[in-house]
Amino acid sequence: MARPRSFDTEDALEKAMHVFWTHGYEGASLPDLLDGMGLTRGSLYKAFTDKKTLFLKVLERYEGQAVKAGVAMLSDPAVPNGSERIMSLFQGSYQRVVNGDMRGCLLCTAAAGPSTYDDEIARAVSRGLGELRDGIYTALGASPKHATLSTAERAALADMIIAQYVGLRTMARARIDHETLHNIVRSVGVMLG
Amino acid sequence: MARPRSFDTEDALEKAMHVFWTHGYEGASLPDLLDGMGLTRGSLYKAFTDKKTLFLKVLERYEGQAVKAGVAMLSDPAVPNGSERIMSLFQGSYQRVVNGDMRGCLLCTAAAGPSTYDDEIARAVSRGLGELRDGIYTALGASPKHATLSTAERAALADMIIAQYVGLRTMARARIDHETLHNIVRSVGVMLG
DNA sequence: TCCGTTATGGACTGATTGGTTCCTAACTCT
DNA sequence: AGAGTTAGGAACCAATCAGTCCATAACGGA
Repeated sequence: MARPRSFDTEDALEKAMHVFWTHGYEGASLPDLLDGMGLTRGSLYKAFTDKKTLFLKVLERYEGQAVKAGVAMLSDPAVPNGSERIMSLFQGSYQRVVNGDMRGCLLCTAAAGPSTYDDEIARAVSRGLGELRDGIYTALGASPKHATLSTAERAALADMIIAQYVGLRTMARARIDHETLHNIVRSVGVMLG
Repeated sequence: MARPRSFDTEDALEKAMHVFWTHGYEGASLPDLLDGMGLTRGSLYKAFTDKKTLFLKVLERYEGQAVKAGVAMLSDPAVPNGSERIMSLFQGSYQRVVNGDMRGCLLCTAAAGPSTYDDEIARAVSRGLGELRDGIYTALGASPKHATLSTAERAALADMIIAQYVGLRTMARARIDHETLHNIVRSVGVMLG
Protein backbone atom coordinates (compact mmCIF):
# COMPACT_ATOMS: atom_id res chain seq x y z
CA MET A 1 0.00 0.00 0.00
CA ALA A 2 2.67 2.46 -1.00
CA ARG A 3 4.94 3.38 -3.84
CA PRO A 4 7.41 0.57 -4.49
CA ARG A 5 11.15 1.01 -5.07
CA SER A 6 12.00 1.62 -8.67
CA PHE A 7 15.40 -0.07 -8.31
CA ASP A 8 16.63 -3.42 -7.13
CA THR A 9 18.39 -3.13 -3.77
CA GLU A 10 20.82 -5.97 -4.41
CA ASP A 11 21.68 -4.57 -7.80
CA ALA A 12 22.34 -1.13 -6.32
CA LEU A 13 24.50 -2.68 -3.62
CA GLU A 14 26.49 -4.56 -6.23
CA LYS A 15 27.15 -1.31 -8.09
CA ALA A 16 28.09 0.48 -4.86
CA MET A 17 30.54 -2.31 -4.14
CA HIS A 18 32.38 -1.64 -7.37
CA VAL A 19 32.54 2.10 -6.69
CA PHE A 20 34.03 1.52 -3.23
CA TRP A 21 36.32 -1.16 -4.60
CA THR A 22 37.76 1.24 -7.11
CA HIS A 23 37.97 4.42 -5.05
CA GLY A 24 38.13 3.15 -1.48
CA TYR A 25 35.80 4.30 1.29
CA GLU A 26 37.07 7.83 1.74
CA GLY A 27 37.88 8.28 -1.94
CA ALA A 28 34.35 7.45 -3.07
CA SER A 29 32.31 10.65 -3.01
CA LEU A 30 28.55 10.71 -2.83
CA PRO A 31 28.27 11.84 -6.47
CA ASP A 32 30.54 8.91 -7.41
CA LEU A 33 28.17 6.54 -5.65
CA LEU A 34 25.05 8.21 -7.04
CA ASP A 35 26.45 7.96 -10.56
CA GLY A 36 27.62 4.39 -10.15
CA MET A 37 24.39 3.22 -8.58
CA GLY A 38 22.11 5.23 -10.84
CA LEU A 39 20.21 6.75 -7.92
CA THR A 40 19.49 10.22 -6.61
CA ARG A 41 20.28 11.35 -3.08
CA GLY A 42 16.78 10.90 -1.79
CA SER A 43 16.63 7.27 -2.81
CA LEU A 44 20.09 6.43 -1.54
CA TYR A 45 19.56 7.91 1.91
CA LYS A 46 16.08 6.42 2.24
CA ALA A 47 17.32 2.96 1.34
CA PHE A 48 20.77 2.92 2.93
CA THR A 49 20.72 5.50 5.76
CA ASP A 50 24.13 7.04 5.09
CA LYS A 51 27.52 6.48 3.48
CA LYS A 52 29.01 4.44 6.29
CA THR A 53 25.97 2.16 6.61
CA LEU A 54 26.07 1.63 2.87
CA PHE A 55 29.74 0.72 3.12
CA LEU A 56 29.08 -1.77 5.90
CA LYS A 57 26.37 -3.38 3.75
CA VAL A 58 28.84 -3.47 0.87
CA LEU A 59 31.44 -5.16 3.07
CA GLU A 60 28.84 -7.73 4.03
CA ARG A 61 28.12 -8.32 0.38
CA TYR A 62 31.81 -8.64 -0.41
CA GLU A 63 32.07 -11.16 2.38
CA GLY A 64 29.16 -13.15 1.02
CA GLN A 65 30.58 -13.06 -2.49
CA ALA A 66 34.34 -12.66 -2.87
CA VAL A 67 35.30 -14.10 0.50
CA LYS A 68 32.79 -16.91 0.22
CA ALA A 69 34.14 -17.81 -3.21
CA GLY A 70 37.65 -17.90 -1.77
CA VAL A 71 36.58 -20.12 1.10
CA ALA A 72 34.77 -22.41 -1.34
CA MET A 73 37.97 -22.69 -3.34
CA LEU A 74 39.89 -23.48 -0.17
CA SER A 75 37.57 -26.32 0.73
CA ASP A 76 36.98 -27.67 -2.75
CA PRO A 77 36.89 -31.49 -2.36
CA ALA A 78 37.66 -31.83 -6.08
CA VAL A 79 41.21 -30.75 -5.26
CA PRO A 80 42.43 -33.31 -2.74
CA ASN A 81 45.64 -31.50 -1.81
CA GLY A 82 44.87 -28.47 0.40
CA SER A 83 48.11 -26.74 -0.56
CA GLU A 84 47.00 -26.71 -4.15
CA ARG A 85 43.76 -25.08 -3.10
CA ILE A 86 45.68 -22.33 -1.34
CA MET A 87 47.78 -21.86 -4.44
CA SER A 88 44.61 -21.39 -6.46
CA LEU A 89 43.72 -18.47 -4.22
CA PHE A 90 47.06 -16.79 -4.84
CA GLN A 91 47.13 -17.60 -8.52
CA GLY A 92 43.64 -16.19 -8.85
CA SER A 93 44.73 -12.94 -7.21
CA TYR A 94 47.67 -12.68 -9.55
CA GLN A 95 45.55 -13.50 -12.57
CA ARG A 96 43.24 -10.62 -11.73
CA VAL A 97 46.17 -8.22 -11.99
CA VAL A 98 47.30 -9.72 -15.28
CA ASN A 99 43.76 -9.21 -16.54
CA GLY A 100 44.02 -5.52 -15.68
CA ASP A 101 42.15 -5.44 -12.38
CA MET A 102 44.35 -3.36 -10.10
CA ARG A 103 41.76 -2.77 -7.40
CA GLY A 104 43.19 -5.33 -5.04
CA CYS A 105 40.97 -6.64 -2.26
CA LEU A 106 38.24 -4.45 -0.83
CA LEU A 107 38.88 -5.76 2.68
CA CYS A 108 42.60 -5.11 2.46
CA THR A 109 42.06 -1.56 1.27
CA ALA A 110 39.58 -0.99 4.07
CA ALA A 111 42.10 -2.45 6.51
CA ALA A 112 44.64 0.23 5.65
CA GLY A 113 41.98 2.95 5.52
CA PRO A 114 38.84 3.54 7.58
CA SER A 115 39.25 0.57 9.90
CA THR A 116 41.93 2.67 11.59
CA TYR A 117 39.39 4.96 13.20
CA ASP A 118 36.07 3.15 12.88
CA ASP A 119 35.32 0.16 15.08
CA GLU A 120 32.45 -1.23 13.05
CA ILE A 121 34.48 -1.23 9.86
CA ALA A 122 37.44 -2.71 11.70
CA ARG A 123 35.24 -5.52 12.96
CA ALA A 124 33.86 -6.21 9.49
CA VAL A 125 37.37 -6.35 8.03
CA SER A 126 38.52 -8.59 10.83
CA ARG A 127 35.59 -10.90 10.32
CA GLY A 128 36.16 -11.20 6.58
CA LEU A 129 39.86 -11.86 6.89
CA GLY A 130 39.10 -14.30 9.69
CA GLU A 131 36.86 -16.35 7.44
CA LEU A 132 39.56 -16.53 4.84
CA ARG A 133 42.06 -17.52 7.50
CA ASP A 134 39.78 -20.31 8.68
CA GLY A 135 39.48 -21.50 5.10
CA ILE A 136 43.24 -21.66 4.83
CA TYR A 137 43.42 -23.50 8.11
CA THR A 138 41.00 -26.07 6.77
CA ALA A 139 42.96 -26.41 3.54
CA LEU A 140 46.17 -26.97 5.49
CA GLY A 141 44.43 -29.85 7.20
CA ALA A 142 44.08 -31.48 3.79
CA SER A 143 47.72 -30.98 2.89
CA PRO A 144 49.93 -34.05 3.35
CA LYS A 145 52.98 -31.91 4.00
CA HIS A 146 51.24 -30.12 6.88
CA ALA A 147 49.39 -33.07 8.34
CA THR A 148 51.95 -33.52 11.11
CA LEU A 149 51.57 -29.95 12.36
CA SER A 150 49.87 -29.40 15.71
CA THR A 151 46.65 -27.42 15.55
CA ALA A 152 48.42 -24.42 17.07
CA GLU A 153 51.20 -24.59 14.49
CA ARG A 154 48.71 -24.98 11.70
CA ALA A 155 46.68 -22.02 12.96
CA ALA A 156 49.81 -19.89 13.13
CA LEU A 157 50.73 -20.91 9.61
CA ALA A 158 47.26 -19.96 8.40
CA ASP A 159 47.72 -16.53 9.98
CA MET A 160 51.00 -16.13 8.16
CA ILE A 161 49.46 -17.09 4.83
CA ILE A 162 46.68 -14.55 5.31
CA ALA A 163 49.32 -11.89 5.87
CA GLN A 164 50.94 -12.91 2.59
CA TYR A 165 47.58 -12.63 0.92
CA VAL A 166 46.92 -9.14 2.32
CA GLY A 167 50.43 -8.12 1.28
CA LEU A 168 50.06 -9.45 -2.23
CA ARG A 169 46.77 -7.74 -2.83
CA THR A 170 47.85 -4.47 -1.26
CA MET A 171 50.95 -4.43 -3.42
CA ALA A 172 48.83 -5.17 -6.47
CA ARG A 173 46.76 -2.09 -5.69
CA ALA A 174 49.95 -0.05 -5.44
CA ARG A 175 50.75 -1.23 -8.97
CA ILE A 176 53.92 -3.06 -8.00
CA ASP A 177 55.37 -4.68 -11.12
CA HIS A 178 53.96 -8.00 -12.27
CA GLU A 179 57.27 -9.79 -11.91
CA THR A 180 57.42 -9.08 -8.19
CA LEU A 181 53.82 -10.17 -7.74
CA HIS A 182 54.51 -13.32 -9.69
CA ASN A 183 57.54 -14.02 -7.53
CA ILE A 184 55.39 -13.77 -4.42
CA VAL A 185 52.95 -16.35 -5.76
CA ARG A 186 55.76 -18.59 -6.93
CA SER A 187 57.51 -18.49 -3.55
CA VAL A 188 54.30 -19.23 -1.70
CA GLY A 189 54.09 -22.28 -3.90
CA VAL A 190 57.64 -23.31 -3.03
CA MET A 191 56.97 -22.73 0.66
CA LEU A 192 53.83 -24.86 0.64
CA GLY A 193 55.80 -27.56 -1.12
CA MET B 1 69.46 39.17 2.66
CA ALA B 2 65.89 38.45 3.58
CA ARG B 3 63.76 37.37 6.46
CA PRO B 4 64.85 33.92 7.62
CA ARG B 5 62.49 31.01 8.39
CA SER B 6 61.33 31.00 11.95
CA PHE B 7 61.00 27.20 11.96
CA ASP B 8 63.29 24.34 11.16
CA THR B 9 62.34 22.66 7.91
CA GLU B 10 63.49 19.20 8.97
CA ASP B 11 61.63 19.51 12.23
CA ALA B 12 58.45 20.55 10.42
CA LEU B 13 58.84 17.63 8.02
CA GLU B 14 59.26 15.25 10.93
CA LYS B 15 56.03 16.52 12.45
CA ALA B 16 54.22 16.30 9.11
CA MET B 17 55.38 12.70 8.82
CA HIS B 18 53.65 11.80 12.07
CA VAL B 19 50.43 13.49 11.00
CA PHE B 20 50.37 11.56 7.71
CA TRP B 21 51.41 8.40 9.49
CA THR B 22 48.46 8.63 11.83
CA HIS B 23 45.76 9.86 9.46
CA GLY B 24 46.96 8.68 6.05
CA TYR B 25 47.36 10.97 3.05
CA GLU B 26 43.71 11.65 2.30
CA GLY B 27 42.71 11.55 5.95
CA ALA B 28 45.15 14.28 6.97
CA SER B 29 43.43 17.62 6.44
CA LEU B 30 45.31 20.87 6.05
CA PRO B 31 44.28 22.05 9.52
CA ASP B 32 45.57 18.71 10.88
CA LEU B 33 48.93 19.36 9.27
CA LEU B 34 49.01 23.02 10.31
CA ASP B 35 48.29 22.05 13.91
CA GLY B 36 50.75 19.21 13.94
CA MET B 37 53.51 21.20 12.34
CA GLY B 38 52.82 24.41 14.24
CA LEU B 39 52.66 26.51 11.06
CA THR B 40 50.15 28.73 9.33
CA ARG B 41 49.05 28.27 5.77
CA GLY B 42 51.34 30.92 4.36
CA SER B 43 54.44 29.28 5.76
CA LEU B 44 53.45 25.80 4.76
CA TYR B 45 52.66 26.64 1.16
CA LYS B 46 55.72 28.86 0.81
CA ALA B 47 58.01 26.13 2.12
CA PHE B 48 56.38 22.98 0.74
CA THR B 49 54.38 24.04 -2.36
CA ASP B 50 51.25 21.98 -1.68
CA LYS B 51 49.89 18.96 0.17
CA LYS B 52 51.04 16.38 -2.31
CA THR B 53 54.57 17.76 -2.58
CA LEU B 54 54.74 17.80 1.20
CA PHE B 55 53.66 14.18 1.26
CA LEU B 56 56.30 13.21 -1.28
CA LYS B 57 58.94 14.91 0.87
CA VAL B 58 57.57 13.06 3.87
CA LEU B 59 57.81 9.75 2.01
CA GLU B 60 61.42 10.59 1.18
CA ARG B 61 62.06 11.29 4.82
CA TYR B 62 60.40 8.05 5.86
CA GLU B 63 62.58 6.26 3.36
CA GLY B 64 65.70 7.88 4.78
CA GLN B 65 64.67 7.07 8.30
CA ALA B 66 62.39 4.10 8.88
CA VAL B 67 63.32 2.20 5.74
CA LYS B 68 66.99 2.96 6.15
CA ALA B 69 66.88 1.71 9.73
CA GLY B 70 65.25 -1.49 8.51
CA VAL B 71 67.85 -2.00 5.84
CA ALA B 72 70.61 -1.34 8.37
CA MET B 73 69.09 -4.01 10.58
CA LEU B 74 68.98 -6.39 7.63
CA SER B 75 72.66 -5.94 6.89
CA ASP B 76 73.90 -5.75 10.46
CA PRO B 77 77.21 -7.64 10.49
CA ALA B 78 76.91 -8.06 14.25
CA VAL B 79 74.20 -10.64 13.54
CA PRO B 80 75.92 -13.26 11.37
CA ASN B 81 72.78 -15.19 10.45
CA GLY B 82 70.72 -13.25 7.90
CA SER B 83 67.52 -15.05 8.86
CA GLU B 84 67.85 -13.70 12.36
CA ARG B 85 68.18 -10.21 10.94
CA ILE B 86 64.95 -10.66 9.02
CA MET B 87 63.28 -11.90 12.18
CA SER B 88 64.39 -8.73 13.95
CA LEU B 89 62.48 -6.73 11.37
CA PHE B 90 59.29 -8.68 12.00
CA GLN B 91 59.71 -8.76 15.74
CA GLY B 92 60.29 -5.01 15.72
CA SER B 93 57.04 -4.48 13.82
CA TYR B 94 55.17 -6.63 16.30
CA GLN B 95 56.77 -4.89 19.24
CA ARG B 96 55.53 -1.55 17.96
CA VAL B 97 51.97 -2.83 18.15
CA VAL B 98 52.48 -4.20 21.66
CA ASN B 99 53.78 -0.78 22.63
CA GLY B 100 50.54 0.77 21.41
CA ASP B 101 51.63 2.06 18.02
CA MET B 102 48.85 0.99 15.67
CA ARG B 103 49.82 3.21 12.76
CA GLY B 104 51.45 0.45 10.77
CA CYS B 105 53.85 1.39 8.01
CA LEU B 106 53.47 4.68 6.19
CA LEU B 107 54.48 3.12 2.89
CA CYS B 108 52.00 0.28 3.26
CA THR B 109 49.16 2.67 4.04
CA ALA B 110 50.12 4.81 1.05
CA ALA B 111 50.22 1.64 -1.06
CA ALA B 112 46.57 0.93 -0.37
CA GLY B 113 45.59 4.58 -0.67
CA PRO B 114 46.83 7.36 -2.95
CA SER B 115 49.30 5.25 -4.92
CA THR B 116 46.22 3.86 -6.65
CA TYR B 117 45.67 7.02 -8.63
CA ASP B 118 48.91 8.99 -8.33
CA ASP B 119 51.98 7.89 -10.24
CA GLU B 120 54.53 9.84 -8.24
CA ILE B 121 53.29 8.44 -4.95
CA ALA B 122 53.15 4.96 -6.46
CA ARG B 123 56.77 5.29 -7.55
CA ALA B 124 57.86 6.48 -4.11
CA VAL B 125 56.08 3.56 -2.44
CA SER B 126 57.56 1.15 -4.91
CA ARG B 127 61.03 2.54 -4.35
CA GLY B 128 60.78 2.30 -0.56
CA LEU B 129 59.44 -1.25 -0.59
CA GLY B 130 62.10 -2.12 -3.16
CA GLU B 131 64.87 -0.99 -0.83
CA LEU B 132 63.48 -3.13 1.92
CA ARG B 133 63.20 -6.06 -0.46
CA ASP B 134 66.84 -5.63 -1.49
CA GLY B 135 67.80 -5.59 2.17
CA ILE B 136 65.98 -8.86 2.69
CA TYR B 137 67.67 -10.32 -0.37
CA THR B 138 71.04 -9.38 1.09
CA ALA B 139 70.15 -10.89 4.45
CA LEU B 140 69.08 -14.13 2.77
CA GLY B 141 72.56 -14.28 1.27
CA ALA B 142 73.91 -14.44 4.80
CA SER B 143 71.57 -17.21 5.85
CA PRO B 144 73.09 -20.71 5.86
CA LYS B 145 69.74 -22.32 5.17
CA HIS B 146 69.25 -20.22 2.02
CA ALA B 147 72.83 -20.28 0.76
CA THR B 148 72.07 -22.98 -1.76
CA LEU B 149 69.28 -21.00 -3.42
CA SER B 150 69.89 -19.61 -6.90
CA THR B 151 69.83 -15.82 -7.15
CA ALA B 152 66.44 -15.99 -8.86
CA GLU B 153 65.01 -18.18 -6.14
CA ARG B 154 66.45 -15.94 -3.47
CA ALA B 155 65.02 -12.85 -5.14
CA ALA B 156 61.61 -14.46 -5.35
CA LEU B 157 61.80 -15.41 -1.69
CA ALA B 158 62.68 -11.82 -0.80
CA ASP B 159 59.60 -10.65 -2.69
CA MET B 160 57.48 -13.07 -0.73
CA ILE B 161 58.87 -11.89 2.58
CA ILE B 162 58.17 -8.27 1.66
CA ALA B 163 54.57 -9.25 0.99
CA GLN B 164 54.41 -10.80 4.44
CA TYR B 165 55.79 -7.61 5.88
CA VAL B 166 53.22 -5.44 4.09
CA GLY B 167 50.49 -7.82 5.22
CA LEU B 168 51.61 -7.80 8.83
CA ARG B 169 51.80 -4.04 9.05
CA THR B 170 48.54 -3.50 7.20
CA MET B 171 46.79 -5.91 9.53
CA ALA B 172 48.32 -4.14 12.51
CA ARG B 173 46.80 -0.90 11.28
CA ALA B 174 43.43 -2.62 11.01
CA ARG B 175 43.81 -3.53 14.68
CA ILE B 176 43.82 -7.27 14.10
CA ASP B 177 44.28 -9.00 17.46
CA HIS B 178 47.77 -9.36 18.87
CA GLU B 179 47.64 -13.13 18.89
CA THR B 180 47.17 -13.29 15.14
CA LEU B 181 49.98 -10.80 14.59
CA HIS B 182 52.20 -12.79 16.91
CA ASN B 183 51.38 -15.96 15.01
CA ILE B 184 52.45 -14.32 11.78
CA VAL B 185 55.84 -13.40 13.22
CA ARG B 186 56.24 -16.82 14.78
CA SER B 187 55.46 -18.61 11.54
CA VAL B 188 57.83 -16.43 9.56
CA GLY B 189 60.44 -17.58 12.05
CA VAL B 190 59.55 -21.21 11.51
CA MET B 191 59.63 -20.76 7.76
CA LEU B 192 63.05 -19.13 7.81
CA GLY B 193 64.24 -21.99 9.94
C1' DT C 1 -11.75 6.30 -7.88
C1' DC C 2 -9.92 8.18 -4.09
C1' DC C 3 -7.01 7.70 0.08
C1' DG C 4 -2.92 6.53 2.57
C1' DT C 5 1.78 5.69 2.20
C1' DT C 6 6.17 5.55 0.54
C1' DA C 7 9.71 6.59 -3.20
C1' DT C 8 11.81 10.06 -5.94
C1' DG C 9 14.59 13.97 -7.29
C1' DG C 10 16.30 18.31 -6.95
C1' DA C 11 17.06 22.32 -4.32
C1' DC C 12 19.25 23.51 -0.32
C1' DT C 13 22.33 23.39 3.96
C1' DG C 14 26.39 24.31 6.68
C1' DA C 15 30.79 22.59 7.29
C1' DT C 16 35.11 21.59 5.35
C1' DT C 17 38.27 20.95 1.60
C1' DG C 18 42.89 22.53 -0.55
C1' DG C 19 44.72 26.66 -2.14
C1' DT C 20 45.49 32.01 -2.94
C1' DT C 21 46.11 36.79 -1.81
C1' DC C 22 48.07 40.47 0.28
C1' DC C 23 49.54 43.30 3.91
C1' DT C 24 52.92 43.46 7.40
C1' DA C 25 56.98 41.75 10.02
C1' DA C 26 61.66 40.61 10.19
C1' DC C 27 65.70 39.95 8.61
C1' DT C 28 70.59 40.89 5.67
C1' DC C 29 73.43 43.52 3.13
C1' DT C 30 75.35 47.86 1.79
C1' DA D 1 69.94 53.63 8.70
C1' DG D 2 67.68 52.45 4.56
C1' DA D 3 66.78 49.39 0.68
C1' DG D 4 65.68 44.96 -0.85
C1' DT D 5 63.79 40.52 -0.08
C1' DT D 6 61.46 36.88 1.89
C1' DA D 7 58.58 34.83 5.82
C1' DG D 8 54.31 35.03 8.42
C1' DG D 9 49.50 35.21 9.20
C1' DA D 10 44.86 35.96 8.56
C1' DA D 11 41.21 36.89 5.56
C1' DC D 12 39.36 35.09 1.71
C1' DC D 13 38.10 31.87 -2.24
C1' DA D 14 35.58 28.53 -5.03
C1' DA D 15 34.68 23.82 -4.93
C1' DT D 16 33.24 19.97 -2.70
C1' DC D 17 31.73 17.26 1.09
C1' DA D 18 27.94 14.42 3.44
C1' DG D 19 23.46 14.99 4.65
C1' DT D 20 18.39 17.18 4.91
C1' DC D 21 14.00 18.85 3.23
C1' DC D 22 9.97 18.95 0.80
C1' DA D 23 6.89 19.08 -3.02
C1' DT D 24 5.45 15.70 -6.13
C1' DA D 25 5.00 11.11 -8.26
C1' DA D 26 3.52 6.46 -8.12
C1' DC D 27 1.79 2.84 -6.33
C1' DG D 28 -1.68 -0.71 -3.34
C1' DG D 29 -5.86 -1.34 -0.89
C1' DA D 30 -10.56 -0.27 -0.04
